[in-house]
Amino acid sequence: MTSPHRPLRADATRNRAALLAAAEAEFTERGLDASMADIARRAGVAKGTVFRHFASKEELIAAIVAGHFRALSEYARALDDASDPGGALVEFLAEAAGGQAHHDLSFLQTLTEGDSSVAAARDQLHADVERLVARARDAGAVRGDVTGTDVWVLICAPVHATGYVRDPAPDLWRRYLAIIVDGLRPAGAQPLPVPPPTWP
Amino acid sequence: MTSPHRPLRADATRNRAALLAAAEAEFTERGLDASMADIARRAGVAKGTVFRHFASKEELIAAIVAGHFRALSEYARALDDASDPGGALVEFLAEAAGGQAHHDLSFLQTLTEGDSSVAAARDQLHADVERLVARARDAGAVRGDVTGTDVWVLICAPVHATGYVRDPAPDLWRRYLAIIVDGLRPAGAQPLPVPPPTWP
DNA sequence: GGACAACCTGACCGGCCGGTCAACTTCGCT
DNA sequence: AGCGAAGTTGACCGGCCGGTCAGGTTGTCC
Repeated sequence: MTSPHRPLRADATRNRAALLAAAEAEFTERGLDASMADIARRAGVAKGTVFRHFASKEELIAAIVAGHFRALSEYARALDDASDPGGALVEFLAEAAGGQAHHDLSFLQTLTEGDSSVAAARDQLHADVERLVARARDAGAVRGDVTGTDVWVLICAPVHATGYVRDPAPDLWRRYLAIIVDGLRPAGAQPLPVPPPTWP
Repeated sequence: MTSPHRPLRADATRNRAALLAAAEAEFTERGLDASMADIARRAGVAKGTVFRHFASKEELIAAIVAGHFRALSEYARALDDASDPGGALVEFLAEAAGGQAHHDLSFLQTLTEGDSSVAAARDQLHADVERLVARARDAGAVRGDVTGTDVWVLICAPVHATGYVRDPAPDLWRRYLAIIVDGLRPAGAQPLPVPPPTWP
């Protein structure tokens, strides 16, 4: 978590939040090449302030990614006591995709493999997904040969698919989520040709 | 096509081919940030030569992308007289994914939307996919509510999915292709919640 | 209200990258 | 063989980007 080594000053907390929001917006608009200077400008602070809060661009990205992982993790856990495990899994996937449809930051994920706080948040989220999938599988809503990691790697697929059409409808990702979910169901499933990947 | 305005000199043809190969390799390894200087070095030529053959980095990328589109297009057309339309579609998707698994250049695609020769090759390939899907649908191998464009946008999904696991088996994409293909089949299909996108 | 630490600022730096160009080399043709 | 055109070279340029830091500012606590 964010180590409360010393409580931040009031303006520092404000600036940090503004920076994270600005960075998120800038990264979604300009991609990985969004510059620290632009992020600072958008947050209404000087360039130096960015580097006071985040020692490097990588660290800023890591903070964003870890934040998203943690938020999704919380959402997943809230679904733990759902009465319909199959529906819960789909609802989780929809939440994940819905967030990406608004701010697709999946391309930042690979850049932060080294960061330990990201790794922790990621592993936690993966465990949450694994649990959702296990319940859905036990309930017969998901085919038996599909693992949590399989679902994990497919999370971004619906939104990425929409990236290949011009001016996609804002909820087009639901169409591809539906297709993939149908592929995860037991009905009409053909045997899978390759063993599942191990985690990590 | 490549306009034969004047026949290229022998060394020029060699260099052009070397440059395309080097660029492809460099882009797969370093991503979009691969530098023109590195590409030149890898091809064994000077930097200026790159810009003689391709006026800008964008143009080089466009040449690569268009080349891949055309190669896939040819493959798709060779499948036109297959006796099993469902199998033909899957075979095409496997060829596309197999190529990407070796050299994933899908991230270059969005950068070349403006280029007219890329647009032509892309539209041609899309038409080919549409035809493969139509036949598979008529044969009952693909659900009725799925369009060619749906399949088009899902082409990259199997390979992209493998990008989220460490050291994926080289043919892991086959697993996710199988899942998606199962989602495209009529068996157990649930109605899709959103209308398909129009092309383009 | 004063004093100190935390924080912010913005000019500055080195490095890299896409792109240019005048001088030189090589191909291809007769 | 020799000549002109096509091709190649590599030093060079302007611009941008991540990152630094000395000095000014502001929150906070007594």
